[in-house]
Amino acid sequence: MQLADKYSPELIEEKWYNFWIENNLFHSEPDAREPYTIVIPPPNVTGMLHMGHMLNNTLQDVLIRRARMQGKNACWVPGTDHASIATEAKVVAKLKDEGIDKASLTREEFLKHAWEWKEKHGGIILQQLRKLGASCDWERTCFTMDKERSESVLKVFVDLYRKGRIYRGVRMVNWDPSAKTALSDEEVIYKESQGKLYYLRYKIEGTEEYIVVATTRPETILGDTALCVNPNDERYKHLPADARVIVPLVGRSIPIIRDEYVDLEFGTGALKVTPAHDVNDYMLGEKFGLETIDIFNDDGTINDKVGMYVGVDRFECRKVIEGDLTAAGLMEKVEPYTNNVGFSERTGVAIEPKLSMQWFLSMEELAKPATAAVLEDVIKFVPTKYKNTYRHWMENIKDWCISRQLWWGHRIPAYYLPKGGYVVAETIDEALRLAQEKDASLTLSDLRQDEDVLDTWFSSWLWPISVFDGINNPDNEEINYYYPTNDLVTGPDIIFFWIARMIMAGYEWRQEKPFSNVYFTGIVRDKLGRKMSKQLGNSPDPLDLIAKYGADGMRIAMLMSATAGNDVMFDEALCEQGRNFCNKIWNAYRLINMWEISADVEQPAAAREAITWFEEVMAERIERINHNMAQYRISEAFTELYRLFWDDFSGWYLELVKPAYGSPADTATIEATKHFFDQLLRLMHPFMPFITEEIWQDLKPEEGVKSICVASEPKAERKADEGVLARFELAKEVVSAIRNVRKQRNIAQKEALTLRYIADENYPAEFAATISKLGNISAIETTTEKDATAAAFIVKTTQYFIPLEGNIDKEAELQKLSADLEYLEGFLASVMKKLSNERFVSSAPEKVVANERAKQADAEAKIAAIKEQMEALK
RNA sequence: GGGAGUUUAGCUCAGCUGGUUCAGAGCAUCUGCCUUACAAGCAGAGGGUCGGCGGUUCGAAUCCGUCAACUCCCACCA
Repeated sequence: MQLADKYSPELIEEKWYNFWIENNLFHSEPDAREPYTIVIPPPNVTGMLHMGHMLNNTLQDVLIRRARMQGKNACWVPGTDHASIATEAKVVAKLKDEGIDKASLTREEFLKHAWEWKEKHGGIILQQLRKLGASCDWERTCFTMDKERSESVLKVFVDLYRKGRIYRGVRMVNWDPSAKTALSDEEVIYKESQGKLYYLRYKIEGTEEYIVVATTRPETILGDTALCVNPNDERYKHLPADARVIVPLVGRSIPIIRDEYVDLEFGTGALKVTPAHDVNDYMLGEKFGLETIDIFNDDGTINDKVGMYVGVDRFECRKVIEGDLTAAGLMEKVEPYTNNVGFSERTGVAIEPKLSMQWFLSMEELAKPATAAVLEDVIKFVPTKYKNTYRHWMENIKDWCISRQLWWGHRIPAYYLPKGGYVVAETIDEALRLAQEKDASLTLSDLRQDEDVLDTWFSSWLWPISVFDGINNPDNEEINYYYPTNDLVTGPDIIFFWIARMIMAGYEWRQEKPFSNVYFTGIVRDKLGRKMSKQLGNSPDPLDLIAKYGADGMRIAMLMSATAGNDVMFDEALCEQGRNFCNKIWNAYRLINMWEISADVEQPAAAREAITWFEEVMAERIERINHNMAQYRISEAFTELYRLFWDDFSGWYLELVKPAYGSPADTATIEATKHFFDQLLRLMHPFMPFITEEIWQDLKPEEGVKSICVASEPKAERKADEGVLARFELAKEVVSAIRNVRKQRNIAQKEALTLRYIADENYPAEFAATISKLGNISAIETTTEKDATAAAFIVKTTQYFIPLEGNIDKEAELQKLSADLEYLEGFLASVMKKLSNERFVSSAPEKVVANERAKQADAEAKIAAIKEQMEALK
């Protein structure tokens, strides 16, 4: 093949992706091989690919491709999440743009719009993943609201209900006035907000006295049903037990209650109690049997219960009331105040604590086996620090509010009966049967299904099971084969939402863990350390980056700086580095591809040496890469590869085997080089699938294997020979030293030099041709004499000379030598200090002591050599 | 308020069991090279008292204590 001098990813990526798909290489069916399974963290069905997805899916693809090449039956199940709130919000917004108000639609009409939207925008994100090279088994694509998954959800709901774990009740919940639904505690994000602390005057009934109450939410006075002080508070001890106060503006008379809950230090020590709109007030209300007055409509405007400010939005009302209170002389003062306010994770609006009827799942029993699994490392967290976070949450787990007042989602399978009560069943027919057990006269039309849907996570938590239909058909071949899955790659931000709950579901319905390892990624930040976000506009479009640098370049950028659990400081320069690496590989292939081959040429010594050495390098590196991968040090494994290819293979090996310009290469060298190239491509393929496939297909090293995707991963067949590696290192040092000599004296590389050395055991004789070729040395000779007219250097203990016919600066040489001498003497002194310390010699391991002795010997030999050279110069 | 983590070169980070390779890598910088694979490259160079202090040890970037700065999670006093 004729190759362009630059690698152009855009020309080949689509071609190979289609090739992989056409050949069905990513599809998995149960067979006799060991399974290796990953389920994708399902992105929102209407979402777009962002940098977080790139990181996450690159890592998953590396793992799955590697497993595939290791001969495992690799199965990566893709899919999307219906994302109840987020999707519904998008649909509502889209309808609004079209002038349609959600409230004017029936449930069925709205769902029709929602499904249309889903068909149109859903799954775009999965298409985008293909650009990255994700080797998902697309035939298995699932959606949390498709038939099997929906049935699974209902089945699980009914099961839990029958087990008595699901109950319905009025509780204080987190209300999102924008989405008009309840949220779980995990969906509320607390942020520090600048607000005000208002001091309101509550007139004590029958006196002219006031009690001043500090509050951040004066609008809730409409719902005040008591005032609370601490019983130990001296300031209020004089008040009679049955004292009452008048709610400002409202005029309602409310009792003063006494409870130690009230903090004496805060504000004035007096607390207004609004049981309908504050969690703590709610508890006080329960305790003291207070009336609860819910003053808000579902959208956060004031309702007509009190008859004031009706229809005014809660924040607007706060301003108006502030003015009215001040005007009425009921405002003592206003102070700036910073407090924590909860916001909806999805819609971003301030959460309103609200009493409402919801469905809850009791978590205590579910949590037990799930907690143990992680603490006992049955499921391993990488990095382990998240075990703590997990344990803390699990041990303090609260019941899960699973109902949402939305339409997009799995509708709760509870059916209300005309005369009260309800039945829970997977289907309406089953519900009718149950209903008829209570009242035989009931018909279908008497049943009224609950209006609410289930929390999105109530379907996601089944994902590793439900994608193999293991809820509906618990003994099917697939679930038995693929479950438990192997690795889960996801962010720590959903450890409670998703990971913890999947583990619970796994033990509840499979009596087994859902996965063996959880690899936590970090957040992708910009180079200033800011979280990438739409609002900041600091998030590049990953598809643009892929277009610019290639998918492989992009993947490398993600891998370079991604260590488990650490945030990624993303910098476009990393993509550039990735692209450059691809280009390096490309050009290395161009080089060997353009060699002429001749069977008549004998193998040059340098090539033979290079091959001997590189075999050991491969053996050593493969082991290091495996070691790193086994510990999920994926970026380190990649760095090993990067350096192996760039430094060792391109920088040293290829330079050594490269035939002189115009001359052909011998067969043995070509064979060996192609073999190494093949091995390197296989090693790199999981990380950079496209370029490796492109070159591998051209190299065609293995007949009958369709793609590098399914070629076998190179194995380290034996331990590397440390001696060979060490001696080659010495040869490299000699070459570097020669290059330095040239550089210092401005001797061109073209000009061949002679090298002399005083033979000793540290001269790397087996790599003499290496030194000659890369140093451009015309002759290597031994000598016994110091040559004052030559440039001299020492590698380890061996003295080398490059005769320059007096073309040397004696003073400069002497200066350099004495600097070296000084350093070595200092070094020797530190070694001697250790060795003369009896406690070191007696308590340190023998190996360490032996090492120090070797250092001593080396240093002494070197010092002697330097002194000799200095003598010679003088 | 409770907990966890981080702090190593200008930047991003490795450093795994305390001891050759322990002070590293990549990027950036500087110097010299358009050397027939690659200037998206090659050959070199400089740069860090490992956040501070104290301790354990023959020996500490590494273990312990403490202080400081930053980050995150949990809790939610109106």
